[in-house]
Amino acid sequence: MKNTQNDATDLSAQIASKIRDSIVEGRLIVNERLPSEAELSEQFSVSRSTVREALKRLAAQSLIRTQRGAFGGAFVNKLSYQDAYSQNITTSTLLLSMNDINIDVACEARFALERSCVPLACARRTEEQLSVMRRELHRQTSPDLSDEEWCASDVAFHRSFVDCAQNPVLSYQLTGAVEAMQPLMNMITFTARSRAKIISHHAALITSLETQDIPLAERTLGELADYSMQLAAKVLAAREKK
Amino acid sequence: MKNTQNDATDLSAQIASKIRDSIVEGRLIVNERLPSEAELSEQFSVSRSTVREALKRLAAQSLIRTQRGAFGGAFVNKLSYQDAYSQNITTSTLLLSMNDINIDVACEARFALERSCVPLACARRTEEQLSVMRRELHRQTSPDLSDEEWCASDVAFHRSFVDCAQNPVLSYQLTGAVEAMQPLMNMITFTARSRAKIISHHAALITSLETQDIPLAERTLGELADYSMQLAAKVLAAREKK
DNA sequence: GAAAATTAAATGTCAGACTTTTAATTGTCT
DNA sequence: AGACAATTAAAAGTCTGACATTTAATTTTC
Repeated sequence: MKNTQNDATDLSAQIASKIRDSIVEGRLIVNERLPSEAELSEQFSVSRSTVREALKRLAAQSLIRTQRGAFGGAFVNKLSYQDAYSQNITTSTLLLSMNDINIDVACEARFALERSCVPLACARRTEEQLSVMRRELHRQTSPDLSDEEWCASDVAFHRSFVDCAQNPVLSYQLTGAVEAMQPLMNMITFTARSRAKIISHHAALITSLETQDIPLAERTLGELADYSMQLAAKVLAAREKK
Repeated sequence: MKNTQNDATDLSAQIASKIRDSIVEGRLIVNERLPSEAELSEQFSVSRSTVREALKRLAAQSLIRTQRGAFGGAFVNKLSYQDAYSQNITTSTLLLSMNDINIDVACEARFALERSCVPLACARRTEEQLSVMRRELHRQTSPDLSDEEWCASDVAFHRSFVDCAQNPVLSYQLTGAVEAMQPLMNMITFTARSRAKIISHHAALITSLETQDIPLAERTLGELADYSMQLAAKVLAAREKK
């Protein structure tokens, strides 16, 4: 594998790139200590500030962590699920908000992806996860919920659904899809009527998990997708008029 | 929404965090120019080097880009699919390689996710995408392919499969799952026999797209998942013995 | 032997100078 | 007037050297 970036970019980017490759390709392993900033600046024949900028770049990607003090330094970081989650969410959110994504495309993707959890979720769902879903469902029945709170509860509900599959890699890959939809959905005003409809779908989803009814779960997700797109279309049409 | 990080971290991280929030929450919009480094250092009452370290952090996440020269500066970057792709791949790859993920868990997730593309892919596949898949299939029949080349071709094949769904958001979310598997699969030695078996599955997958046969595609993906896990289990068992 | 003081090695921060790049402006020639 | 060249100013990129802060090991003291 070649270096990711090696062109006419600035020195700190080049150095970050070299170190990054060392980590990705395994020449530097988890918890290994990098040379000190002073040593690195000698190795690469640049000033300490340039090295520091390179290290900050890597820190921003959670590739390294730094410790101050004697015997401190920069260490190759073990990327935790938590770190990976939040990076995935940031990237997905920005991708959707900045590229004027058709909301139908986003909905289609989201529910297609959630559908991939159905067989595993039906087989493995635990009582704990079901109770989270029931709790969120109950919260959603409260009429004095703001649109934003409603959307947050919706996200929590679907995250728990995804977690039912008991596959952390699957959960990780789906976080972006589920969470990044929230800002898009926040733009929609949910009437009491539309909330009731979604709640009934959510209830059906819980039932399908309880009874391990795969076809019901898949059908319900499809209906939720269709209904979400309908709502979004209405909002867009109304905005068009104005 | 609160600041992502505001604790006892260093100044450059705090400043990066503040600017990041401004971007994510839309107070700074795409292509808007940030104040110059000198101005920022005054605003935040820190030195220019500290500001620079903060900006490098944001640049590492593709949140900003910088231009030198008069009328240059730091600009809010429009996150392209390409940037999002490569970040997703880096993160997913490291997550899998650093967390001693059970290979079965990774395979399960990958094929569950690919399964989510099946209905859309069958409905929308273009001749162009099919021909990419046929080309990779043909390459895979070449017996003098190294294991690494074989895996690379496998990834290209599956990427093209995912792209058949014609949904860029779906493709983006799946890149990580498909690409990050490559290093894991690289550890497996593929015999001529096992390659032949996989090739026949790939051929079936192409056929299912050509004939828009959803059940066949889903069944084939399931078989591929099972067979991948079998191969991985054999490798692990052999390594155990040694 | 335990607590306190010291020390050394790191990162974190700062100030200031110099270099390079780049686009706008100004000047000059035809 | 218009095209081309020289100038200029603003900004990021780089370097140097100093000082502050943190932290763990070491040494000293009681």
